[in-house]
Amino acid sequence: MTYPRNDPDMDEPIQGNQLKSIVERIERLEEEKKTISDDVKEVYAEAKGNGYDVKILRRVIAIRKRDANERAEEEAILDLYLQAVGETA
Amino acid sequence: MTYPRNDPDMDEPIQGNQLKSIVERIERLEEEKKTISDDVKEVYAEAKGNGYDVKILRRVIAIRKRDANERAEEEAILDLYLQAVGETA
Amino acid sequence: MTYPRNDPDMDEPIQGNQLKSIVERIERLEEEKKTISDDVKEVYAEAKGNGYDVKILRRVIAIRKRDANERAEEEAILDLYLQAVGETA
Amino acid sequence: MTYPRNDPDMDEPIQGNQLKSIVERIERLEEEKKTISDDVKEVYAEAKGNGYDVKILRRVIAIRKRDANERAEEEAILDLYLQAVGETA
DNA sequence: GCGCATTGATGGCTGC
DNA sequence: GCAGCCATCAATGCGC
Repeated sequence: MTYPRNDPDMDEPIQGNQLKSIVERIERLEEEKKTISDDVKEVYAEAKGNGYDVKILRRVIAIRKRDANERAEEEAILDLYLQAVGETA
Repeated sequence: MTYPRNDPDMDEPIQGNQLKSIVERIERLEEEKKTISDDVKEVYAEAKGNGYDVKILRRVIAIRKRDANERAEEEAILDLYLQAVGETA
Repeated sequence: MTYPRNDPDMDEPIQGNQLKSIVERIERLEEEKKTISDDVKEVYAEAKGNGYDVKILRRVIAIRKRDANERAEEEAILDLYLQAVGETA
Repeated sequence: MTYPRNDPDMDEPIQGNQLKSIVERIERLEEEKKTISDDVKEVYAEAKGNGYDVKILRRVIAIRKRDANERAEEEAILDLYLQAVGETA
């Protein structure tokens, strides 16, 4: 295992604080993610309550996302081909 | 946020709008989730840049999360026991 | 951890043999997979030697695979919709 | 299996066939890989049906693989040392 | 040595 | 309510 800024003269507490800060930032972000995931579930549940077929709804979302990804993919391929023929993308 | 109940007599276009609203809300939330996920990656990348071992860092996060879950679990069991013996939790 | 056929009267060596057999079958299959993976790498290397752009080649393969998956996906969705409107698929 | 060298003067359609051949060979190999992967899943499923803990089973496989790699690694180092002291490996 | 691509693991959702 | 399935996410390995 390696340690950051392996400098004997360095103030030690700062390293500890830095690590602590990193961990806390990540944990905070993960909490936010969870909150949003829960919101998504809520929306689906509500939709279900309004008579929508959740399974199909999920498919709709997935398809729209896939289409968006495809567009991005096509752009990437185009760039690749342009590079391959010596054009600047 | 409130929503109209699922009324078969309702004007159909409105339902269309409702569906559209649902899809857009979900997609919006998913985008937010992605933004946060990217933020998390950034923090890890930054930590790596500061010499931290990302793999181990992830373990730290995972362990703390597991411990938190376990504590919650223990609390729940404790509450159960307290209720079982007629105590108010 | 649970154990299979937790029967005290059972012949013990058979359990050991069964587990051994499982592990060996998996390891044998994994070896086969590795062989084939190496073959794939060889083909890419050869293609590269013939002047093909491997990165683009990989994209081609990926796109063809994606398209195949999409066709399957569309079939699945069609089935869903048919079911949703009460048709037998 | 042998292949014609990449000759710029070569008839172009043949190159097209060459590309096609490459793609088909790769796709064929990928299919084989998938077949074997499915076989592996089957074995795990069967093991599960016999009461084995799949998660642990996977660990067993992983550990044995790691150990095998380590042994190979040690052999390689040994060979290096033997060569370094003028011994034939 | 880094980034990418594949592969494996985990957790959530659906159907029985 | 649980098992199987699927989708997401992390980890390993490969190539540049």
